[in-house]
Amino acid sequence: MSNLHRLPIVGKRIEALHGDAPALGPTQDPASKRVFVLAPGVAPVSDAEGDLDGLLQVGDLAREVGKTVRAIHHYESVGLLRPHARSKGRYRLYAKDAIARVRWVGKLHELGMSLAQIQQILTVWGQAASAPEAMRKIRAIYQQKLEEVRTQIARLSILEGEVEASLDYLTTCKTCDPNELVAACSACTNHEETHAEPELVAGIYATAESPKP
Amino acid sequence: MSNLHRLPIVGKRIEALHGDAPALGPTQDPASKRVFVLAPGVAPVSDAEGDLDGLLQVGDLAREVGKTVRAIHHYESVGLLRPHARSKGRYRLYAKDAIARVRWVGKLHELGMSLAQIQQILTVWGQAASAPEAMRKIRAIYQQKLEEVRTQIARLSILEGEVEASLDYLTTCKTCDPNELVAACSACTNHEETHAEPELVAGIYATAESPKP
DNA sequence: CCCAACCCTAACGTGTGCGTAAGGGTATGG
DNA sequence: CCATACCCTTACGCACACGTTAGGGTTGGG
Repeated sequence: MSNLHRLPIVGKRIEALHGDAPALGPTQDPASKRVFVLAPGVAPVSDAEGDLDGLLQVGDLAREVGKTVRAIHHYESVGLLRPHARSKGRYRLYAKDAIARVRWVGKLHELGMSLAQIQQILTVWGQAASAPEAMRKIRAIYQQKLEEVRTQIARLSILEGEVEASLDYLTTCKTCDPNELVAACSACTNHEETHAEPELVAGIYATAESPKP
Repeated sequence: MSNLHRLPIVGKRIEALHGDAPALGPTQDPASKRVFVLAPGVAPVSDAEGDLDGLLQVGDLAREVGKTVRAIHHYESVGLLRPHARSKGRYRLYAKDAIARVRWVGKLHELGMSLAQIQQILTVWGQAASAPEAMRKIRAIYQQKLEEVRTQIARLSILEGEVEASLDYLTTCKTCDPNELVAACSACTNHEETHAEPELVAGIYATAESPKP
């Protein structure tokens, strides 16, 4: 569904990778304002993905990984990615492994790393004297990330439990007098005493209001 | 606001300290900006924190909840909190329920809500016509947050698995020739074929380096 | 009275990850 | 030649949650 245009390649020849999944659904992003329109009258049905020469323009790459062109540019600007070549008109041309790179960035970002931190990994990688050494360092980073993500999951699980407890606690309110005012909540005695008031509930009616009209 | 679904990975907080050190007089520690000292000379035994009628100064509150004074001020500026009184010299004085309020804010923030969103809850609460109605709305909000946090946990769990798989995959590198260069990794055949190369590994050696000196 | 340790109100600064113009080429079908 | 639909670089803007001066009062013990 990408453009079928052939792009002149000016730079050095880049190793073209082949053998990837051929038919990728266009996967239009509905939440995005980005418009993925086909050229009018063009319906690239059988010509699934193989861009000529196997290189991708930045827009193709962006679509492939679900990012915006701006994001790709940004990644490049912080040293996370570089086009393998440029067209005669200075269009960025990416090999397919750029897809893996961007996805990799995305995952690490989801793991809570900043782009700068992710870039550090590449630096570590590039400066390592040997492959085993590089991998040791990468492993160390990943090991730490693993612990962090586990900690985070634990934290969220606790919060999950607290939200559940609060919802449970608040079910009692369904039986409350419909004319009762919120001001009375802080002195409410309708809740079971078996459960203490959750912090996610108690904090609501502290003596500090909001509206300042 | 494209990532409302995203929850903060990690929350930093300041360790809440309690001054229980012996009376050393006013500490002038140049290494620490924040000085946690009890009133010099006197260590009140039973009257642990009753500054004025059981009210807390902003610094006391901050220490109690592990936030900075600036953060407390900020919360006030966005309508999340208000002092119950002011001293003659316009010092903010908080009742103890302010502690619950701030903790409540902290938890909701950890759940991925912005301060503005949290403030919305207070607005909803304050504008509700009756207590049961207010609680219904709160429950709806919490219900949604519960789903979001569960989604987030699921996402992180997947990532956790991927990191684990990557670490597992990279163990093979320990047996790699110590003189092997990183450039050879992309063509490495030492790894078991039973597991495909994890994306968290593959992305590292795409053809886009970093150092641009 | 003095001083240290607090507190006050602005108000500007910071780090992150892009969004959004602005102004202008490039590539290709018709 | 023209109309699209891409692409380029540069650069300012933004949302968030505070951090950080800056300049100056307040509190309370000694």
